[in-house]
Amino acid sequence: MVEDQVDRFFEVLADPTRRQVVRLLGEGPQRAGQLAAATGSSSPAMSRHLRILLSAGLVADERGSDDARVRIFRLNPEPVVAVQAWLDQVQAHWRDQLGSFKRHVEQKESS
Amino acid sequence: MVEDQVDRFFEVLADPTRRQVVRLLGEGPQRAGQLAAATGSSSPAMSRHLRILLSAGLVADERGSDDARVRIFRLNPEPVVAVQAWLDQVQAHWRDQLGSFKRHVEQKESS
DNA sequence: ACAATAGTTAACCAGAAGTAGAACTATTGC
DNA sequence: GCAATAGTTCTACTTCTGGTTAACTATTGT
Repeated sequence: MVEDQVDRFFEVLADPTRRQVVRLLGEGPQRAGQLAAATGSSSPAMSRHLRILLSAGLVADERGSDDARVRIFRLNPEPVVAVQAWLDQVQAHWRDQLGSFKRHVEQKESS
Repeated sequence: MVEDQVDRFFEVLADPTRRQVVRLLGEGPQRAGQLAAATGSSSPAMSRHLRILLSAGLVADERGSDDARVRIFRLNPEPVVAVQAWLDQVQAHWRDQLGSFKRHVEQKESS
């Protein structure tokens, strides 16, 4: 099921710091230390968040080409696409409802 | 900030049962009892989930017109639209990255 | 008035999740 | 080799969250 990926996505993005990381990585690949500093997290905390983001396939990592100590993270497209599809699906049913619901409300308010 | 709404959205949809409720309500308005039965939750548990969904503005409620005991819930469009916008924004930055990243990878692989 | 139904609220419990601090690994540079 | 840096892992500790049970409110129907 693709639903698993959606489930994992929401589970992972439940944490505000991880959402912030995703937002930051949206602007470009960054090092772990930079992310920790930007979010005001400690190194261990950020390390954990990144491991979780990795396990969910939301980000990918790469060793620094010049300095092998640094780890550079970047976003992974697939999961976001899956969630967008999920939201679109929920909304699709909705739009169908909206017509009848609108009529329902108008009918109610005109009484 | 609109970001607050997005934060709230993820916070609320972190729970699988609440995601299921949203999915169910996507197919049409339903009573609290029906949602409890469909998700295999107890009444108190569902009541809590619905209160949370309400407070986040994700759903709206209505009393049954024939039976005032029942409470009918339906989805609210605005929050989902906000989150879709958020995801679109993240993805937009991305697409810009993809070009340069692709070139970066190709350059690396050709060595 | 009384029993049954729909749902909410409150108190308590158990498990999960995030955090901080200390120790550890690997790499760089002098 | 040694100090410094980048990051990870481990071990508590704390907080948050969701579930259950029991009691309660409101409404319906007889």
